[in-house]
Amino acid sequence: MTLKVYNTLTGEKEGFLPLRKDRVRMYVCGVTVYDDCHLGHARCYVAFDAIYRYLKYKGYRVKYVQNITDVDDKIITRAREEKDQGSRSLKALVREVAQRYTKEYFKWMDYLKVKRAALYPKATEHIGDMLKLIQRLLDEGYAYEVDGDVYFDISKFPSYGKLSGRSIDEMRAGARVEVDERKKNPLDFALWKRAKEGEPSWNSPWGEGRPGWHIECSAMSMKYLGESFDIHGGGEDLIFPHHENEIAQSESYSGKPFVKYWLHNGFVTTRGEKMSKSLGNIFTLKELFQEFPDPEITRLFLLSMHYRSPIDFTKEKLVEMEKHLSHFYNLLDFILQIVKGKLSKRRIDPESLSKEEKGLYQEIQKTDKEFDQAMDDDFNTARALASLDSLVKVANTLKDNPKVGRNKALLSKVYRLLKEKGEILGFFEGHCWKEMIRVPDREEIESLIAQRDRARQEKDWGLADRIRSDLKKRGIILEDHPEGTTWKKIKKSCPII
RNA sequence: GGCGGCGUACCCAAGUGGUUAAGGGAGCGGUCUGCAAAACCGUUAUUCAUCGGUUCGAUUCCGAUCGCCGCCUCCA
Repeated sequence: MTLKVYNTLTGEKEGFLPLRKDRVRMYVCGVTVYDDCHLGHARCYVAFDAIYRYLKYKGYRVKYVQNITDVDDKIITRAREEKDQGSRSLKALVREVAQRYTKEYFKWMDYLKVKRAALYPKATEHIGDMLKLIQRLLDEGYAYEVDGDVYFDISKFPSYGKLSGRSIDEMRAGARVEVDERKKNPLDFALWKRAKEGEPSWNSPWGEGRPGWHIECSAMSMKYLGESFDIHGGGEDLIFPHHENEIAQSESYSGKPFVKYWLHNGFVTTRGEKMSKSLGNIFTLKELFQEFPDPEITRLFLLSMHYRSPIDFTKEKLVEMEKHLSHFYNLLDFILQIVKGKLSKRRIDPESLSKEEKGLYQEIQKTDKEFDQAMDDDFNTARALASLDSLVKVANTLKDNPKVGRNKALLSKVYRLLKEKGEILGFFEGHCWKEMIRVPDREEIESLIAQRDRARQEKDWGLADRIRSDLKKRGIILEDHPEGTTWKKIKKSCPII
């Protein structure tokens, strides 16, 4: 089966063929560390996390790099706002703000089970690489200097606009930018900005200053992944101008195609409008986890839709996701308790199965195939998830049927498949029997359940119901089955808030 | 103004040029159960914004119209 990806550059789904066999080099634009993480960030990094995981699952060796923008206007603005309390310099505060929000970023992404990239290069640690790049662009006439600012001259890059599908003329006509008279073309963008009083700055051949935003991604991606690499991703708002500019700089610099596949994720909206600071409709991850502490609920919400579609956020949807997620867990819990925590390793001979068992066996094969087919189709996580639903359905239909319910080998196979596919999307990680066994009050819970069972046998419903409701208050939900009572624990709060 | 995307049941959301238009949530009816929980069964789009065109055949391709959204300014 071959993987197909939608490439913003060509506007088409293309067969995925990395530049080097079996190896994938992937860069995703990271965060500017100046404020709390919100759902929009989660959407982007969860989407690319699923992509990253799937590529590895397909057998590629993936080198994943994500930058951290730790110097820029917004960080400086933020530092200025915090300035009055202390006597520390603006420079020190900029550093502190950047460090604080970098830490926050990792905290939330880790909690969301986003796998770490191989490298997180920081802009401030790569100024030298950027200077080298800018110098060459100047030397070769792709850039020009005005009063300590350096601009890229887009007229020197004929294919400018190829990513966003616009022509320079169109853009000039519709430009809403204030025209800077010093620029040759209104669309020329800064490679280097002359320092302003008190702001962080570095020495350069054009005087004290700091890098423009776009140059850091060119410098760092090429440094760690080479002048041509496979995947470059980010939010769709970055298509223009950020990624367009990266292409112009990088290709002018190297003379080679910069990136083979450009991937962009759609936005999170609330009530149909883009989540943004100016509209004040942002949900931070902290707010979200306070109410919905299980990170998999948020992941399910984000991955229930295709990564390129816009996704509208409401709390009601998270409630739905919570229920949907519990369907998986109910089955996983059930299987685990039926096999008493020990999955069967016995090989299954399809010929020896009963008709019912065979039905489930075939469903397992089908799900295995369909999940991968969905993911191969431009990482269609929505469809992939739906394939798991149908396995759960068939397994549930048969689980109370003694002919199937007792087949531990078969149920173990269902469990393993769900875990294997779930892992690609970052699900069911909080659920392996070792972890369940480790619930600190497990023995006490199980002895209470045994006590309740005796009460039920004696038809002492009052006592039985009291035990059940006491446990419920502790977040333990009981389920009675013909084989006995199973239980599960509900996550009640987010441990890192 | 330019460029791009979207419009599928009560809600969310996949999808395909042609036998029954996935899946999830919700509702209703039922099964199971001491009760619950979980789960299962049945049911809720003769139809895919509207109008035309191409075609033997379109929800899927093309065009127009209406509505919504994004980018063109920092933004995941």
